[in-house]
This record gives sequence, structure tokens and C-alpha cells, in this order.
Amino acid sequence: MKGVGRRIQDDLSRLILSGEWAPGRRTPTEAELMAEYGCSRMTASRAMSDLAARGLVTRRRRAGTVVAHPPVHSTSVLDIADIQAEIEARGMRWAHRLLDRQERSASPDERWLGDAGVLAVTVLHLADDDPFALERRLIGLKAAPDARDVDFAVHAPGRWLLDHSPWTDGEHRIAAVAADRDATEALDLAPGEACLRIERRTWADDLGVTWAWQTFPGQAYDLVARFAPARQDPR
Amino acid sequence: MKGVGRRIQDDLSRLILSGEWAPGRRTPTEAELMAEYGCSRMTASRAMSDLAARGLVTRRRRAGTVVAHPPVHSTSVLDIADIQAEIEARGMRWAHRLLDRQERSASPDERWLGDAGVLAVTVLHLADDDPFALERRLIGLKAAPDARDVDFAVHAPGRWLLDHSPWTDGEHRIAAVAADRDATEALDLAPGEACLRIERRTWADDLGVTWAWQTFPGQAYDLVARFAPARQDPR
DNA sequence: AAGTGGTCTAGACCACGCC
DNA sequence: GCGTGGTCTAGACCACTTA
Repeated sequence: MKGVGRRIQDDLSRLILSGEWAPGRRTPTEAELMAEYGCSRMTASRAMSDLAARGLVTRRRRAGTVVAHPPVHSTSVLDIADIQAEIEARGMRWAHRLLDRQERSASPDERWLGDAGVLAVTVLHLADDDPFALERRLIGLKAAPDARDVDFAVHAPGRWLLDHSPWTDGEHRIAAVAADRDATEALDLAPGEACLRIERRTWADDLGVTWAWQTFPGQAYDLVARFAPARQDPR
Repeated sequence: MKGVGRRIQDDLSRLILSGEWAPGRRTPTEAELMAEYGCSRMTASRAMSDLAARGLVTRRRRAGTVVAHPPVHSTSVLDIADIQAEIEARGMRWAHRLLDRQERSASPDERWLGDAGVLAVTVLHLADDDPFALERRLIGLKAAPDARDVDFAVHAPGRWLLDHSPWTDGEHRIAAVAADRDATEALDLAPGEACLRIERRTWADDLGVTWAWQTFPGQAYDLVARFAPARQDPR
């Protein structure tokens, strides 16, 4: 027996992290947890309070406890992939244009995306009708076969993947680069202008899902992250 | 009255964050806190357990509770402040030069660093004797009064702060910028060359500790981070 | 063996904020 | 008002780890 409080936290965090319980959904009250788990109120209260400290739920007296909404300015620089949400969070109107779409087999460099071929798309993101970011993306059709049937002129590929394709690991690479020819054209920049380049790869348990390069004009964009110290404490 | 548990946490976090209690020092046991604050064991236990969750103390059965050591550097983009470790991890020889050091009072923009003045230092980081990064840093003397007595020509300020000054919150801002005049000179760049600019601020509770701007030549540096979709794994 | 933290119970009073 | 969470008490048993 690992402890009832622990079980409550594990059960609820699984439901929340898997998306089964959407943000805003009410969780059981402390009284309901007492009945369901046969524990005292202190135990239920402590468990929920810990979940709140971890940011998974939000508690308010009388209003009850609800599944927390994802952080607005993310807890980490790492969630930046959803350009649509970023633009809208800045109060601007987001739009995108599909510039290119091809299905082909994976090159040796891209083998980690699986052996079912890749979808290569190029998308321009607009904020209030101005070019905001150029995104080139490969999607592994083994991990995300449904992507074949999606019209990426309607759904932006980054957002569609976030909504439809679960992943377990990711990697970012962030660098400053001079604008190349494609970026100069698409983003209407001066040649050589400083741009932020974000390269993002994600996996679902060792199978590659997607590989994206996003280029932002330096003056239009910066990444903000809030964080706490990494800990060496054993749990 | 806001609650005994809260008072315990506030008292101890002040002692720890001010440095009055050094890392490794034993804190009172739960029994001692019960006597000192006249509270029940649950209250003392919960308070200490919350401090542990915040990373300020480390608890082990039988061994007791001790002030936590400053955080370890990990794989995240967030630890980039320690340029020395970054360079050495790449197998290069690290060195630094103190270009400037001034003590002055905080300007209005810098008030969050406290009212005990700030130390402004400029440091050039070298990798294998080549310029690698230019760092300008403000240190809040209220949070880190010991910084006054440190010879930053010997100890790089970023590393010294990591080792000596605990913090609880941080923020990064990452952007691509064209090299300005200082960077052009110090890093031996062409004017306008794309650079990565990392701006980092840290706090100990609500008191600012340091504010740093680091500029890297774009071709010499990128940030890599690995991550997972969930905020944290369940304990 | 004994000291320390980990967790739980059953009950209590209070603070907040929707209705 | 009243349902909800916030916090506290006094006591208990257990788990771990060091001495």
C-alpha cells in the first residue's frame, strides 16, 4: 500500500495529463473523494492541495476545484510550438498559408520518423496579416498516418498535431541565424537580417512524430520562459 | 493571523534565502518546531514538507531536514547561465575577462533588485581563447550582499551566484538580435551579424537577485533542450 | 534501538464567495 | 445562507536509516 493520498494524486493526474479531463472540468470535491477512497478529509485535502501546487488544478473556495488551464505564458520556453496560440495571446489575429505540401519517403537523416514516409509541408504564419514566422515541417506518417487526410490549408499542422498526435518526448534547438533566401522572401526581410530559428523534434516512445523548423524575424519575436531551479533532491 | 504553518514557512525561507542558514545546515526537527511554535505535529510536518516541495530543504527519515544545496545544472535550456560549464562540456578551455565593474544605486527599472544598490559587471567569456559570449550583469546587493567582496576577475559572476545565492524563480527571454557596437568589438564580429541574446532574471521569493544579458554569436551557439509534454511526472 | 519523517484519522473552526 | 476549501489539533502507526 502506497498511501491513499498518493493514489488520489496518481489517478487524477493521469486523467488530467491524458486529456481525459479537459481544462475547466470540475474535479470531485473533498467530500466526494472521502467517500470514493474511504479516506479522511485531511487526506483528500492534502492530495488536492498538492495537485494545485503542481499546477494541475485550480482551487477556489465555494467554487470548487477545476482542472487547470494550460499556462498562458508557458512555464517553459518549450511549449512555444503553437504559433497560433502565441499570436492570439498577444491579441493579434492569426492566419496561415500553406505554401507547399509533398509526400515522400524518409531520407536517411529522417529515418527516425519511421518507414512509412513523411509529409513535408511549408507554412507561413501571419499576425494581423503581416508575415510572422516561416515553418517547414516533416510529419512521420507512421506515427501520424491521419495527417495524410488533413487539409493543412485549413488546419495549421503544428496545432493539428498537438490536438491529434500524442507525444512523449521532445527536443528543441534554438539559434540565431541570418535570414536565408526563403525567409527573406516569405517574411519580407532584408537579406542577412537576424532571425530566431527554432528546430523542434518530437517522439512518441521512440518513434518520431514530427520535425519542424520555425524562423522568426528577430525583432518580431522573443521567447519568454519562467522557471524554477532544477533540483537535486531525491524525491 | 495567517496561520502557524505559514509563519513557519516564512521564517525558515527567510533564513535560507538570506543565506543565514547555509546549505547543508540542519533545520529544527518537527518536534522542535512543535515546541517553538506551539503547534501540532501535522502543522510542522506540512510546513516542512511544503518547503521541501519548493526545493528549499531536503528531508530524509532519521537523517532529518537540511537546507538544500543550490540546484544542479541539468539538460534544460534554462541552465544556460553557466557558460563555463557549457564551454567545458564542449571540450573547450574556458576563460573569462572582467571588462567592467561598478557599484551604483538601482535605477527605477532595476528597483526589483532591491534598494541596497546594484553591482554592474561586464564579462567576456572565451572558449579556447576565442571570444564566445559577452555578458552584462546586474547583481542586487540586497539579495547578494557578499557579491561586493568577490573578485569577479577570478570567479565568473554567473557561476559564483549559482554557487552562493539561492533563488526560487527565474525568467528567460531569448531573442535574435543584430550585433551592437559592444558585441561587435568584444566578440570580433561583423556589424549586424545575427546573435542570440539571452536575458535572464532571477528572484529569491520576491526580491530580485540578478539580471543578466548574454550575447552569443549566432554561428557559435545554439540552445538545446529536451522535454516532455507534461509539466511534471507524478511523484 | 531509536530518532526522524510519512502518512493517516476524526473532528473542528474559519474564510471566502456564489446564490 | 451555505457549500467549498484552508487550516489546525491530538493522537496514531509505519518506514526508513543511521548510530
